Amino acid sequence: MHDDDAQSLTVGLLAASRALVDGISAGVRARGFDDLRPAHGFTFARLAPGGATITQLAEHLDVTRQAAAQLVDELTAKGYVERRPHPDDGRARLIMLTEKGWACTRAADAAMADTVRPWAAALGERRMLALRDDLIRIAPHGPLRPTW
Amino acid sequence: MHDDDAQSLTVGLLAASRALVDGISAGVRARGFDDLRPAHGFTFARLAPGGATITQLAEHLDVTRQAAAQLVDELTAKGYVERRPHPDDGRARLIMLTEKGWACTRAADAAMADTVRPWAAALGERRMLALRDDLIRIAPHGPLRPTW
DNA sequence: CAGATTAGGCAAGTGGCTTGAGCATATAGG
DNA sequence: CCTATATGCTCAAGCCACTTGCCTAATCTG
Repeated sequence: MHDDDAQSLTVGLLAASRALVDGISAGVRARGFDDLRPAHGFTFARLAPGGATITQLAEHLDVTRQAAAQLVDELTAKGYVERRPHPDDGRARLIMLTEKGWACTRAADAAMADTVRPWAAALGERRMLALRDDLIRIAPHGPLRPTW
Repeated sequence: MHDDDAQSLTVGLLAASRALVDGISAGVRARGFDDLRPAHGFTFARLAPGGATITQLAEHLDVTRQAAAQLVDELTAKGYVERRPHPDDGRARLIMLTEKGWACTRAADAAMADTVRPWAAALGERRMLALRDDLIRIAPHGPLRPTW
């Protein structure tokens, strides 16, 4: 692995990553959810399993609680999430996806599949699965966050 | 390629991309260039071949000319680039890297190699080169820009 | 040489984030 | 118990990278 290889790998990885984000973003917008930014996707990903508190969301996104609260305010106003009283802790609130939030999540999954499909066609099934396995092998398994 | 595969590919790609950016950023900082953000790296990449005008830089980064000018102001103040009169066009200015800018570019290349090295060790030379080739195959070949 | 176009700069406004302070609820110690 | 500390969240103000809107200077077009 020479330096030139490292550079071309970097270029390929960043370009592919950006293409993926752009594709998902465009696909979600095309499906009628045109008031969202990519960062919201990471929020949905954290909320989907069963909701989360503001603090948990802030840790996941690596922003302050105030920033997370503001994001939830916006998503609440747009009807994607709702604040509920937390069942175990009177101080906390549990943020959960609304039906509209779930619909958007499904749209994102579909957009993801649409974006990846031409890649599978170009590389073939075998190499595509190898690509997925290798990426997962080298990537850290932490929370998924915006790149920068 | 099922939907689940597309999702895991997305997760791997975004996580790897972020790990790469973080690694490069940390490596550049560790080498003494601690007043730069990842976005500046994309600027350097465009300027390295032989300089560029504000307008060309703005197009490359996909921001307004004012934003590009502001970025150049900052990099000029920090000593990484300099504005020269454009040889062919009296209106334009050619932005070029200073020696410090070149030193930073070399540091970024080294940081890139450092970040990628453990991946090559984990996957082996063969799969690593295949990964690079596949990524370049599926990624668009346009200008390299921040992901979002 | 007059009009349109292009390169760049100046000024003000915006959005997403931060830091700082404060209130309500929960947990721990005497 | 009851006080002291920690935790979850919110309100308010400020910051910074970026935007839109307008301007001047230089170049191209007919």
